[in-house]
Amino acid sequence: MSDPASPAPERVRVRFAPSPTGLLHIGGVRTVLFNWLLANGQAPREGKSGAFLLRIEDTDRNRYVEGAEAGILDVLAWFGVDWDEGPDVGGPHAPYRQSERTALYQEHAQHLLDTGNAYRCFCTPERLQQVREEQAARKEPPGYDRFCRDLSPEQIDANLAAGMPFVIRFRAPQEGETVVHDLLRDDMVFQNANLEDLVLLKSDGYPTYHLANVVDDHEMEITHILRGAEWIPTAPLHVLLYRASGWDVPLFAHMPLILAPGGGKLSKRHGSTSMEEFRVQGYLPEALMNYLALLGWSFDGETEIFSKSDLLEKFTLERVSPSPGTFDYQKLRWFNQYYINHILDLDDLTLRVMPFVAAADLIQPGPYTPDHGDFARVREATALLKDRLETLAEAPDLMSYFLRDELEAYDPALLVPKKGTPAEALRALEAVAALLPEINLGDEAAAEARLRSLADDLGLKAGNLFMPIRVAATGRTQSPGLFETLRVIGNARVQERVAAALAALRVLEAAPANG
RNA sequence: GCCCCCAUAGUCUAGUGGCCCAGGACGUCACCCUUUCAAGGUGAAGAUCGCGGGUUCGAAUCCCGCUGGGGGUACCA
Repeated sequence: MSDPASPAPERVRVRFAPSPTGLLHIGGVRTVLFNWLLANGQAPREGKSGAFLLRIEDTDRNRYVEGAEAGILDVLAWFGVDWDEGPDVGGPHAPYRQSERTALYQEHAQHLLDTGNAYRCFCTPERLQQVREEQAARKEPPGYDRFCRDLSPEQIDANLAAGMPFVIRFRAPQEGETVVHDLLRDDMVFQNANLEDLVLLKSDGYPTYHLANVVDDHEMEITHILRGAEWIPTAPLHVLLYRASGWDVPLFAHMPLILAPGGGKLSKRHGSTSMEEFRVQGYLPEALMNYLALLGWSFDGETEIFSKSDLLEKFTLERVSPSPGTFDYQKLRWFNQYYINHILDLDDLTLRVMPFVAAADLIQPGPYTPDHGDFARVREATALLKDRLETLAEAPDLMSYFLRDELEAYDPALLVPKKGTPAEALRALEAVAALLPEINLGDEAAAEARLRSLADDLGLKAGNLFMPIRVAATGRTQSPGLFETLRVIGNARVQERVAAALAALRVLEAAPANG
């Protein structure tokens, strides 16, 4: 008895329902994205009204983490999605925090009790544990043995009178089958004999996910449930709960799981797993959104770059794949690099780089606007370095020789080109030092002409003159083009740095060569 | 163990019976550009479409079995 393909609803109401137990997992963010795109992109395109709401599922007081909710909302806003209803903005179905809705769940649990769809279970956690152990010893599948399913009214009254704590369990059918229609997978058939009598209301009066979720999705008029595939096994119970309550069953679409590179769950061991971590590591929300959209969804198999508005224009739930995907950190880095180098304009990129270089004390702290005193300097450095920035967090290291007056200590041996000698490098840099006061580094072409002819005069290959200069000016063997680099560092600092390099080189040359 | 989901190159994917001895992207390799490193350009390698049976004139595409991977099996979500 599959649900007759319900007529396409005129409105699409979807939700993301995180529990405030810590940081927001990257997989959750992908679910948010697809929900948001369905409500704000596909639905309007199909002439339906769309709404995306946020609901906080804080029914587990043991795992509740102070501040987690605020963190989740904050990082979602940073990511670039918004919500029409939620704990912070309110809405017609407030409150949007389950801990503030417990009366509603208790009421409904009572209703299920009254209609015979649920029963009180007085089993202690200890007994439950013991049952599981015995089942394991007998190699039987674990599960509640339904000990309290058919207690007599007298027994129940006696237990109640004795003040025994209890939970309320769902009375799941034990025969027949339940079909869950999934928008990505079609019908999934479950034998009711395998179903469990789930706990609906805990002994502390709080609901479990199963109850709260079904009650709220109904109350909040949710039309499409987009959630992680880890919920597939309990989906038939949810369907049964809707039916037992006499409610319409929403449409389900279980998003494919995101796996770790080696297989299994994505965990710290493989790298970052939370949105907050990617944020501090300097990933752009645009790149994250683009990468995440393509993990499980595709447009034509060819197009790779999608802006937020492209996604709004092109996303369709039907093109989400049901098969799990592996999270590829390398490809995320590529997207990030691509957005930094080719998509963001320079002013925008500069503004995003600033907090990172400020955190490394390379510039004054914010606010970060084009009026910030260091904006122009950072902008110049960014212009030269953007093609090698994979994440914003790399900026402080890459830019330090532009933004700081003093060079960090470096090995003077680097001043000597690979096939050259210290004496040669010394001679070259001495000539450079002598020439520098006459060169206007602001004119790259002229500076290049002067230094190239100097190389000729010295009988050196250009590279063997340029490398010592590069190292003297930056302390590194790798930098952007030499002449643009010198231009941005400026004549005065270049001269100081060359003088310092000369001194170091003299010490090096005087020292006994030992390989 | 039991239940369920999934299955195209190392990874993300296109492909819905013939246009596919399989297309795009990341990664890898080579070359070009070049003052270094990147970026960029060009090109290459890499998939018996997990395996075995069917159905069909014809299958990556449909069906069955197997195998593999993953998820669930809490008074957590």
